[in-house]
Amino acid sequence: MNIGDVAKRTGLPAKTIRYYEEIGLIRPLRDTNGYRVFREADFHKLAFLGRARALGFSIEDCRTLMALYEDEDRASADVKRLAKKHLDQIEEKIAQLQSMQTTLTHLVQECAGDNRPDCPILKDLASG
Amino acid sequence: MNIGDVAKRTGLPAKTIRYYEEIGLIRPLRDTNGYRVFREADFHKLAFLGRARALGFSIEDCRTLMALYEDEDRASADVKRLAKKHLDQIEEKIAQLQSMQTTLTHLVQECAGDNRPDCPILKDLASG
DNA sequence: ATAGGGGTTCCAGTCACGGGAAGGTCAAGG
DNA sequence: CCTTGACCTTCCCGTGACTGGAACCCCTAT
Repeated sequence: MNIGDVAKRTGLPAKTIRYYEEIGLIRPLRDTNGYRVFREADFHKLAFLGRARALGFSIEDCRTLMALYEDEDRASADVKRLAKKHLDQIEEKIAQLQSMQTTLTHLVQECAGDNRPDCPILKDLASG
Repeated sequence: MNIGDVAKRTGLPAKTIRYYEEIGLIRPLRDTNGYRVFREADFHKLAFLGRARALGFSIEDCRTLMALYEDEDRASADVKRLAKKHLDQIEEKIAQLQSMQTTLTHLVQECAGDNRPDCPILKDLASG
C-alpha cells in the first residue's frame, strides 16, 4: 500500500501519516523509489491512532496506549488510569466551556442586536 | 504603573501583557529608563481583554470587540453577531467533548483495572 | 513527448503565549 | 560606595498537532 491508499482506508490525511512516521509512531518500509510501503500492521496502527485521537487522547498518550497494546504483559490498570485521567480532563474542559456558555447565552439574549450602540455584552466586558 | 503593578491588578502575566503590546492590542507609554508606563486607560483595556479571553474569545475577536467598544457609532448587532458565532463554536465543542465523554465513560467502567492484560479500552481502539 | 496524478523532502505558519538567558535599573542596607 | 535583590528590558526557542506550499521525482497512458 502507498500512502494514498492508507489515507483513504484510515481517513487520515497523508500529511498526518507522514507526521506520525516523523515522530516515530509508525515505521513503514520504503520501496526502491523512495515511496513509503505500508503493511497491514501499519494500517492497523494508524487506525488505532486515528480512533485514539478521535477520543481526544494526546499524541503522547497515543504512544503510551500503543505501547500498552503491544505489551502482552500489560496491566489493564495502566490503561484504565490513563483513560480516566483523560476523561477527567475532558470533564474539566466541558465544565469550563459550559461556564462560558452560560454567561455568553445570557449576554447574547440581553443584547438587542440592532443598529444602536448600546450593548450589554460590551458593558459586561468593560466592567466585569 | 509599571508592568508588575498592572499584572497584579489584572491578573494577567507580565509576559502576556508584553505580548499584547507586541501585537498592537495596547500601546503603553515608555519611561526614560525604557520601562513601560501604563495609564488607567491601558489598565482598563487589559482588564477588558482579560475578561474577553476568559469567555474564550480569540485574540482577533478581542481586537474586534475592543474596536467596537471604542467606536461610539457601533451597531450592537455587530457585537451580538460576533458573540453568537463564538457561542455556537463553544456549543459545538461541548458536543464533541460530550461525545468523547460518553464513550470514554463506558470504556472506563468496563475495564477491570487490575493487573491482567485483558482490556476493553484497548480492544475498542484496536477494532473500532 | 507530454500530461496527469501519484509520491518525496523541507520550510514556514498556526495560536497564545511560556521559559529562560543576558543584561539594565532602582531602592535599601551595611 | 558597594552589594543585594527585586524589578524591568529584549531576544530567541519551544509548545501541539498538524496544514499549506514550494520544488522536485516517479509512473502510466496517450
